[in-house]
This record gives sequence, structure tokens and C-alpha cells, in this order.
Amino acid sequence: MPRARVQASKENDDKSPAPRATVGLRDVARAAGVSTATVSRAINNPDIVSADLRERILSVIDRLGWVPDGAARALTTRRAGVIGAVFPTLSHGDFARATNAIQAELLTSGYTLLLACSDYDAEQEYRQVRKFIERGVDGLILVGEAHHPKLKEFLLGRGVPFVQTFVYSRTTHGSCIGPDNHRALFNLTNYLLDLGHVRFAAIAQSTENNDRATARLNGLRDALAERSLAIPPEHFAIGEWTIAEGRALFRHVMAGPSKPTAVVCGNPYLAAGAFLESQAMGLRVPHDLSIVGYDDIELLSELPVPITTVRVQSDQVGRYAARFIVGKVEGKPADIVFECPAEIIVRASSGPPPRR
Amino acid sequence: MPRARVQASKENDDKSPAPRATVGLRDVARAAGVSTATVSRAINNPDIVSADLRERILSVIDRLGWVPDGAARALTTRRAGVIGAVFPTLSHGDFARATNAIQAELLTSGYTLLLACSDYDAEQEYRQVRKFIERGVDGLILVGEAHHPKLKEFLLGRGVPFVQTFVYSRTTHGSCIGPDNHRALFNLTNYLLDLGHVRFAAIAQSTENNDRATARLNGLRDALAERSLAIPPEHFAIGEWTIAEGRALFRHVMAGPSKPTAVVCGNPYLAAGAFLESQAMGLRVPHDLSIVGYDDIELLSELPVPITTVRVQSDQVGRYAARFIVGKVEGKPADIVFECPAEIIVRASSGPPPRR
DNA sequence: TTGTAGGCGTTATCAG
DNA sequence: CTGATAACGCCTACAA
Repeated sequence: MPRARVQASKENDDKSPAPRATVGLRDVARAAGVSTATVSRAINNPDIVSADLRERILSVIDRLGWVPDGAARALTTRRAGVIGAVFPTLSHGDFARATNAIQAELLTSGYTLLLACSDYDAEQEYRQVRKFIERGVDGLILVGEAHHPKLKEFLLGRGVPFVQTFVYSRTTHGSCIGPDNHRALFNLTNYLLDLGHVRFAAIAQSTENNDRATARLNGLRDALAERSLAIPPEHFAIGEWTIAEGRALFRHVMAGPSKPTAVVCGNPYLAAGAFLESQAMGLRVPHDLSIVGYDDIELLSELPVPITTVRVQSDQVGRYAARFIVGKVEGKPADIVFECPAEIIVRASSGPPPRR
Repeated sequence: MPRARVQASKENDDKSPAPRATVGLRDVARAAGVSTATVSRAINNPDIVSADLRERILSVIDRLGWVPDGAARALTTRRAGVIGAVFPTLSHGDFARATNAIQAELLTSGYTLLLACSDYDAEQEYRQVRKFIERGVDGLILVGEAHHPKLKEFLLGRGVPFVQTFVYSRTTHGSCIGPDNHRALFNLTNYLLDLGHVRFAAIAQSTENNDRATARLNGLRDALAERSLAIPPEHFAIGEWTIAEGRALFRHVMAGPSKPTAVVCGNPYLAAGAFLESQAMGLRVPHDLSIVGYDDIELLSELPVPITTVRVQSDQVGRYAARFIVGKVEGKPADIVFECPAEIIVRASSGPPPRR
């Protein structure tokens, strides 16, 4: 099917081409009796158009219901007004909160959010990023500092700015915004050590393709190692992000003859599960054992025994990341490495170990 | 600053324009010794290009690291490969789950997801939708059936397909996918009525700008009305989506001299809060009173007394919505009205009212 | 301050 | 099966 315009120029010979399906800038211009350039200026640079013209144009736009075509604009402008974010998943609370914050922040700057998931897979993250670049995103928000080997090269090569979130590392290449995961668990562990604990258990999500979880686990191990302690294999369990899993793993690490006095959980759902199972088993927290989590969701503070945890303000991470990437897109040159606080929230679930 | 191309054509007189910053289709074509049309076909319609040419082109693309420009493609194609979704919020579990599912589903069809929030505000929803249209989305996923008065007209006028999710209504204009909110609570209430309850309390989120919550509340009221019952004002409380609020409101509705025997909660967080507070108050659930929720998050089944609730598979809603909208974009004409099951999950938190 | 005209990077028509 | 070329809708350097 030939395009409407072509068809038209074959049938009538000169002006008044057959009406196109959708109104465009030219239609507005014609209706307002000005040039397309003036219409364009009236919306992108209102100040340099005389007041009456501007007004007339605006009213015509409104009457015709014209909506500028982003693709065409992006093509000439080389800017789409879109920021992409690739998260490992969207169903975990922290990323959902960050997404919310990013969205809100971008809104105030006139950008929109393109969203994708990597499912904790570097390959897929890379693929998503490539697709985003094709879509013309102006900047990217990523999670973590471990990516596909080609990723950074690709981004750098095309000059697309990006931030890495939920990590803080002085050694990484590029900007990052987030907590120091290693230090967070290092400090949390020292808090427990200072309380007198020596027998630790850990229940955590998989560290595969998750540099943040890996860093936290290392923080835990390093703190223990400094006091010549370690977690025995039977007190170490890996699972998913669910309460049910927390229950099962808690039962598992409590099954042996030697019981831990402190159980460190890698995320708030595991922590809640561990706690609920401890109650079901008739244990008294923190008298019989301490349970601590990571990340502060509301549930942890509302359980019958509120759970000690590490608070990372995921919305702050998101907000700052969005703000930074917009700044970068609009010309601010500097990279930044911003550390978000990872605060230990001490609640009733942690205390000295039981005397034997 | 004049563009590279312009500059070039002033300095050299004929071919070999100054190298552009980014490689384009023409560069690939030149390097492969074919026309741009052939390169275009090689990637969009590989079958109609001879095998050896195709292979040569592909290798050149790879070598030059060319990434097609989505804006340019969208401009000629009139299709962006992008679906927009506007949710009231992203931090509630159900929308987060739906987002996740939508994203995953779109991925398999080669589309990407543009995401925005309306903050439960019709005006803002409308604004976001307009922005999405400017960005060139091919289809839209909305929530609910109550929108800005101009919204549907706008969408219909531009021929942009959309689905309304989390609602099921035969009377609405357009497609919708979701549970029948009214019937869900109607049934749940009847379940409690059949158990023998007559004194009800309700704890719910605000129904302002939330047609789903409104429908559910009406379902509850209608079921009661059929048995000539109603919820007295002192047993009705409105709050947010938090456990803490659930606690406070539970305490509130239990404060008067006449206690309810069944507390119906509008969302799972309120339900969890109500339950936790009931425990703190020393009440026995379901012996002293029944507590039921809406929406099934994992927590409800893991509490010491698992909570009866209504299960809506939010990911199913998302997946189907995505699938439908993609179909529509690609030419399937029919509208649909798909009802997702809203299943009552009976757990230990509900039982007969106490005998007096 | 406003108009003219060319180009942004692809796709698609039409001829070879 | 392949190549030349005109759109796609808007922006902007340049001229008036």
C-alpha cells in the first residue's frame, strides 16, 4: 500500500495533500498560519516567540489535539527523555521501592522510566541493556558492579552514562550509589561478637551472580575471622527469598548437636521465617538465641519480637541514582561514588548469648 | 555547532563525508559493499536475502558494533516495540508482582516496558498516559476502570489499544482483565455469614480514586444487606497499606462495648496487623474472633495462625494483560473481558463466632 | 522575531 | 534477490 502522501501527489497535482491519518506539526502550522519552525519553537522555546503567536499556536494545538511524535523528536534531538533501569528482579521489596523512587524522581525531571529484569543473570542483563540502547535510552541504572565482560566497554563506547546501584566501592569503574555491603555485615557481626556470641549460623540467599550478597557474606566471614571464628558448614544454609525458606533453613541449622547462639539472615524474609520458626519450636528470642536480618521491611518491626536488622534506604538509593543519571545526561561531567548509610537497627531479637 | 555532515560537505566537495560519531546503517552498507536496503532486509527479513550476503552483512555489523536506532525505525515503522503501564503505585505487592510478570511476558514478545505511577490520581494517570503516547507506546496497560474523563476518548481517538487490569466488569467500555472485586468480597462475606457471624468490622484502605476497593466494599455491604445486616460506624475504619495501621485500626474497632466477631481487612498488610495486634491483646483467633484479609501474600500463610484470604493471582493478571495487549498491537481485533479467579483461601484464622 | 530548507537513521516502494 | 530513493515528523542553522 502506497503511503497517503505519495498517493495524494499523484492524484491532485499541487498543494492540499489528502488528509493524513494523524495530525502533525505541519497541520498545526498551516492551521495557525505560521511556519513549522515557529510551532516547534512555540513548544520547545516559548520565550523566543511573540506572545500572541504563541498563544494562537497553543490554542490550535489544543484544538487539533496534536501530540508531538517522540520518535521524530528523538531522531533529530538525539535524546529520548528516557532512562532505563535493569534490576535483577522486581518482586523483592528493595528493588520495588527503588523503582518507585526512581519513577517519582524522573517524573519531576520530565523523563520516563524503561524497566527490565535480568533475573540475576549477567548475560540477560547485557541483552537488556543492548535493547535499551536500541530504544535510545539516555542513561542507565544498573544494580551491582559485576556485569557481563562486554557491558561497560559497550556503554563507554557509545557514551551512554550509567550508575551502579546498591553497591559502594571505591575500586569499581564508574559511578555507584549504595551501601557498603561488606562493611554493613562486618559491623553487624561485630555488634553480635561484642555481645559475646561465638557460635554463628548464617541463612542467606544464593551469592551466585550477586556481588552484593557476596560482599555481605564476606563481611560476615571477615569479622568472624578477625576473632579467629568461622561458621561451620552445618550452620550455613542457602535458600530463596521467602519466609517458608527461612523457616526450613532455620530448622536445618538448629538440627545438629551444637546449636548456634546467633543466626544471621541474608534478607528480611529469611529473618522473619527464622523467627517464626523459632517461635514454633518454642525457643525464646533473644534469650535462647539472637536473630538478625538484613534490610528493614515493615514486618520486621511488627513481629511479636521485633527483629534487629540493617536498614538501607532503598528509596534513597533510587532517588539519588535517578537524580545523578539525569544530571549526567544533561551534561554534568563528574562521576560519583556515593555511600548510602547502612544503619544497624537494634531491636529486641538480639541480645547476649545464653550462659551455659 | 553545525552538524558533522554539513561541515563535511563544505570542506570536501563530494563523497567521503567526515566520519560521524556513531556508525549507522549506511556505514555497514558501505563496508559490506551493499545498499542500505539490503542491510535493512538482512536484519528485518533475513529470508529474502541470499545466504552469503546475509552472512557478510551480519559479520560487518558485528565488527562495526552497529546498533540500529530505534527512533529512526519507529519513525518509519510507526511502531516502537514499547508497551506502557501506569500503576497507582509500585510498592504494593500485587502491582509489583504484576509488573514483574508483564515485564517477563513482554520480553518473550520482544517488547519493552515503560512504567509510570499515578499515585491513585486520575489527573496524573491521564498526564502519564499522554506522555506515554508522545513517547510512542504501542499499547497501554492501566489499572481499574475509573479514569480521567478524557482518557478513553483520547486513546480511542489515536487508536492506541489498552487494557484495564485488576477489574472485571461486563459494563465497562474496553477490555479488562482481573477479578470481580465485588463478587470476591460478596462471597467472602457470605462464607463468614454462613459460619454464623453477625457482628462484622471492616478495616480497609481508602476507596478514594480506587474503584477496585470501592467495589469490594460494596460487595461486603451487599452481602450483609441481604441478611439485613450492616457494619456500624464504630466498626468501620479506614487506613493505609501497613501492618502498623492494621494494628491501630484493629484496636480501634475493638475498643467499643460491642465487639465484632469477624474482622474483614481490605489488604494483606492490614490483615497481618490486625492479627498481630489481636495476639498482643491476648485474643484467640479464631476462637474469640475471625480475621480475614484480601490478596494472598506469603506472610498470611506463615503467621502462627494462617489467615483466611482471597487469592488473586496478580502475576496472572499481568501476564494475560501483557499477552493481550501485544496481540492487540499486532492486529488481533477483538476486545476481551477476562475474569481472573478470586479464590477464597480458608485458613485457620476464620471459624464460627464464639457462643455467648 | 519568523520563515526556509535540509537532515536525523531507517524502512519500504518500485524498478532492475 | 538487490539497489536507488522518497518518505517518516520534527528540529535547527541560516537567511530574511
